[in-house]
Amino acid sequence: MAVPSGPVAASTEAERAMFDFVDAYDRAYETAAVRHGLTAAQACVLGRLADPRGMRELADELGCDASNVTQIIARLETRDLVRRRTGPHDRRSRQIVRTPAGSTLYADFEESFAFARSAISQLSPAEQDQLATLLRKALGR
Amino acid sequence: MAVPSGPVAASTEAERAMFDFVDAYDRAYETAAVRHGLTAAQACVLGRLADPRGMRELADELGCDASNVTQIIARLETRDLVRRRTGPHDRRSRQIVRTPAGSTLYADFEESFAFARSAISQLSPAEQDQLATLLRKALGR
DNA sequence: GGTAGATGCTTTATCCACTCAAGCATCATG
DNA sequence: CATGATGCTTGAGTGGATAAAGCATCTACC
Repeated sequence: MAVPSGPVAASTEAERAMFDFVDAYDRAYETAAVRHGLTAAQACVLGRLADPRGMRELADELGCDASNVTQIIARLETRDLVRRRTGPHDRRSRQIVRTPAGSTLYADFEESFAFARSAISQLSPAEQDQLATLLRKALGR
Repeated sequence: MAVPSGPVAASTEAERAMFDFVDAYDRAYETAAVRHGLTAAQACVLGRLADPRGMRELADELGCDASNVTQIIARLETRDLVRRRTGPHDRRSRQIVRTPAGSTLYADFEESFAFARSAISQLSPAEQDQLATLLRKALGR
């Protein structure tokens, strides 16, 4: 199952709409990743490597165990999408760097992940602002 | 990693807001599931069993292989959250039924999945309508 | 300066989700 | 009744995720 969300008995129309939207987003993300020979997790990690990052940093951002990141990075590394280099100041630490191949692949992935773009394109500029504002407000930010 | 989504280089503020929202939703769903001793996939399946359903039906809804559903249901069954009974008209088919324990657990899960409710509660009724409308429109529906 | 504990990452074991290929039972059709 | 389609399960294999243990290095303190 690509999608963690499920049909909670959404009591209001707004809740249902939220659910459907999240569901569609997740499926589209997964699909775009698979189209490029990536898993969702791999695409997600690749996307965070616009600049070099440490393992700890990645693990914290993803909210998962460091050993999990170790494995995901290892798989990406065997495909030359990513390189591990020892940190400059602390030899325990690793700097994860996206290779050119990794950057290209990620750019392709992003290009093909049309969901967000196409969702946006359904809305007028004013509606886009409204949506962004409402989502932020709903998030309490 | 609980969250399939990643920080696509969202070009617009609306895209960023969408991403953050989906990310938060997914994390909250996963967290609520774990709190009840469920995985996200299990919670998702349990949620679809308000009424009895066949395996094929579930697999189609989830967009995954039937054998995957077989396994998820098997795990739920060993915990007595679900029961498998042979279909009335076709003895090959199975009707999956939530047990009382399953229904109770799912109700608890749903109750504790406060994300959607709390997101909604940040908005006025008019804003809720607006959001629902915008999300539907963004989905092209 | 050397030891103790903290930190950064990896390894190993284990579980679950997921897919694919086979297989079994049953149904529907000729 | 045989043939093929359908509904589900089994088995093998991959990957994501956690937990526990380990290794290397750094930091602080005596």
